[in-house]
Amino acid sequence: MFSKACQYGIKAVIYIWVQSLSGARVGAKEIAVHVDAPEPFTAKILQDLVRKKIVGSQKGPNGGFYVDKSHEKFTLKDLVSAIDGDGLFSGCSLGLRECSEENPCPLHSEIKKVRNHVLEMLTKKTLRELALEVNNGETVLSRLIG
Amino acid sequence: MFSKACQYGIKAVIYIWVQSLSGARVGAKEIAVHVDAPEPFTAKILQDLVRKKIVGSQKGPNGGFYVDKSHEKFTLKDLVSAIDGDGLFSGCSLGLRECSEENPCPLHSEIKKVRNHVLEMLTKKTLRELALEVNNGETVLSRLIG
DNA sequence: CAATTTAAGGACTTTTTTATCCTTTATTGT
DNA sequence: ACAATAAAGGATAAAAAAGTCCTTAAATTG
Ligand code: FES
Ligand code: FES
Repeated sequence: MFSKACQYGIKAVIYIWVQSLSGARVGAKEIAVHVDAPEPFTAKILQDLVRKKIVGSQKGPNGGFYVDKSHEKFTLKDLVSAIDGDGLFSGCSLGLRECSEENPCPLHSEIKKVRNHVLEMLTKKTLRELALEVNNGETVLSRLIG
Repeated sequence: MFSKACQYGIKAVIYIWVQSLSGARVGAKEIAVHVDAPEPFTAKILQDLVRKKIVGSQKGPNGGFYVDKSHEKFTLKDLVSAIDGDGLFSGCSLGLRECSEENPCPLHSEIKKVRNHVLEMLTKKTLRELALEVNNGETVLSRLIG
């Protein structure tokens, strides 16, 4: 469903949110440890997310990645399409040239419903809200570190 | 959602079903043309599906791939997990060691519903039933060939 | 300003997925 | 038995995804 890059990206951004709730910036290394992901790969993904304004970054001592008010509106949908593109939400699931209502593929009518469901799930909560749940202990980002 | 191999596989098997409805065996080349997929790759996928008993095959003149009564029970779920494995239905969508109700990842509760939805969609119709819809002209396997 | 810290950037390697090609084996019809 | 046909199998190639490493640039602190 999601690429590895996307899985790491989701966990990393939620972790950044968790830390930013208490005003802390976090470095790539710390993030990688806490979301159980390879550090250099995670750094690459974050680099990209900074360019796409999903998170902010600051170089130098006490720098790191962070989020603030300006990032509050983003949902998983924004994050997923930033990393994996929107192939999950658009195009034919069987690879036909285009998804078409007039000439549907055998999966079309059912896939359409699933896609709406996926879209709904990815937009119903902001990344910040997901971080609050991690903060509460309702959900976790890794099985290694609480 | 589905790998290329799986997309080709789904279309190929439905095409085999369509042809088998009128008693015809079909060769890999014909299949590849009608589902708009690379021929040697499609042949490899079918080879695998024969080993896994999702379709039958016959060598020699007038041979090819076919399905019969013994294949009638198979659904997309069987086909998809034969090709892509069941990563789509099991395991944690964020890559945590295991999907767990007690220590859920941030997506767990929503993903679970989506997964049930996907599973339902993949099991509600048999491959044969999907082929009947193609036969009717309700759905298509390619944009190139009616 | 110098030293240190941390992200950014680019080149590179490895693994997986996608795709092709060629040889062998089984089957059929003559 | 023989030629023709079509799948099976194995080896290889190309492309994409995943992952690493090293150098550069920016910011901070003293
Ligand atoms: S035509 Fe295939 S998903 Fe719409
Ligand atoms: S724990 Fe991640 S999907 Fe269940």
